[in-house]
Amino acid sequence: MSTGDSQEEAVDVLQQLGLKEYEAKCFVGLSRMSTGTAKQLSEITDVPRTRIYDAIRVLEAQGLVEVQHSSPQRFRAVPLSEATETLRGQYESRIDRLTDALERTEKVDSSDPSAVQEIWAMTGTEAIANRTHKLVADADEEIVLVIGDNSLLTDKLVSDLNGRADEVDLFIGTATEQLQHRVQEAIPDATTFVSGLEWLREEGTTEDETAIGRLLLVDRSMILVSTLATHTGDEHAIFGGGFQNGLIVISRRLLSQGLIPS
Amino acid sequence: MSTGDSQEEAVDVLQQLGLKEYEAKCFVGLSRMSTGTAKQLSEITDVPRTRIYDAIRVLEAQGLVEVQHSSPQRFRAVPLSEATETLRGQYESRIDRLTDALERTEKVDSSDPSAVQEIWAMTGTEAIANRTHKLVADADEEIVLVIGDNSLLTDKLVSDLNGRADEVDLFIGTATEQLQHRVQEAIPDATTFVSGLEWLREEGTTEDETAIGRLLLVDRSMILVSTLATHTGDEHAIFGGGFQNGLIVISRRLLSQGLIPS
DNA sequence: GTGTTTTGTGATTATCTGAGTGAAATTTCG
DNA sequence: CGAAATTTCACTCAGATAATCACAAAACAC
Repeated sequence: MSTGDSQEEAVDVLQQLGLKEYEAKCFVGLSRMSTGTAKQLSEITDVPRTRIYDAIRVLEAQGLVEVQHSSPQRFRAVPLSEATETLRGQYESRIDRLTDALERTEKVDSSDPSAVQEIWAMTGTEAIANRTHKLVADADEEIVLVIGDNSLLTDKLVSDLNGRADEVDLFIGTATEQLQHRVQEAIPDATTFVSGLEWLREEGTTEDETAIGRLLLVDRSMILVSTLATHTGDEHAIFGGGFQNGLIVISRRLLSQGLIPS
Repeated sequence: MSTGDSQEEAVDVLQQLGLKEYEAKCFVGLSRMSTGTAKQLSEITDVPRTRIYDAIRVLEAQGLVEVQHSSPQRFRAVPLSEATETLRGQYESRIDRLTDALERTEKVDSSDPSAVQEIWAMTGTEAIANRTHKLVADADEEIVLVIGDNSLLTDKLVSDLNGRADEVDLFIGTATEQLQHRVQEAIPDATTFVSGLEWLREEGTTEDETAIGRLLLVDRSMILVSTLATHTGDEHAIFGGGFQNGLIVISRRLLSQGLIPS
């Protein structure tokens, strides 16, 4: 079947969005026909016919399908645009409730002791990108950024950097000359360079090869380094802040390795 | 405990957003302290200490917490703004994938037979509001809208109606004179009136009293009527379209009941 | 160093949710 | 009225998740 994969993917995504298997299958099935009865639906979704009704009821309560109360009942999926709008509404209201509830929550002071050598790890391109944006936004004087993979040079990142260009010094390194030119055009105020990224390239078994993803140095006091698993695209980062002078050592080492020009 | 409810609500919402109980509790717990160890977390969240690690790993993979790989490990929640940004990103990408997949899906023609008397039901204020917006946007000549409860007169609805004011005739009815004045100010081009909404007020057992929510008549060819459960706020709607002349009967009846002025 | 506490991993059991199935009640139609 | 389809309901089974325990490794106190 040519569109079988698409269907499975749609069902998958709907389950990630919180629907049960039957509910997801029913919605996808209904999206394929203008209108349908329980029997028809059961045939193209291989959801047991006797369970169609439960699933539809939940979907109706979520505003994703309409029901014609005749005999036999007929079902119909809400137009996709309306459905996504409804789902978005759910999401927004949840975020709002979460924010409210968390703010009302009383904090407990864990009298954080000697915060000397703070190195934190995080995972996931999305989260790391967010953290990158925040660091860029909070920079006071200088941003040194090395991009290891051009997939990480998003539009948002470019515009964020341009937004800071007249307040802080920008140094942006890339893996290749082509990418350097692109960056130079996109962010004219930045000083760009090509970095010797062979540094730190780890070749494990051919299975888990990792390349350097980003290297971000903000005001010489915070650093973020991420690695990209070349096969899965998973991104892992370590992030350090609150150094008093430790990073000077690292900076010097990076300089000496030719990763950052003087 | 004064903020106990808030905490439970936060945990609840996080679970609705797809986290497991332990994960949600850990995130909320971490949000209450700047930084914490597994033991501290276990104490304030009553998640078994030995399960903290699993939960944190999942949270880290989702970009919701950072881990300091020392001994003992220390955990820290990502700032709320970053967390919601990350969650939003997940949501957006899921919606995109869903849209793509559904569009790629092959439709099956269910040669919809005699579509005579089509009455559909839907549930949920969110979904009904979306449908209302769509009907308003698609109107050609005339919109008759009766608002039974002022909570339904949202800003978006007002602006949508104003957007159509010079293309279609607007008749807007309300339950009270105060509300009528508000509407008249907000939508100056509309003809407003106070409607006798005692019509159709059903008093069941004191448990399930329902009031009329909205009544929308578009181009005399589509109708949407909703009821509001006064205690829970649940909104149920029936929606009819594709009539050739059936609605003329209904319109006449509504007129004769004084619900709509001539 | 040694004994004790804390930390982290893994295995195991109990509980709950959801998928899958069939019986029974209801309706439709000949 | 009887047969077929529709719809609801109750039940089983499997997999996921919560909860507990056992144990090794590390950190700490003395």
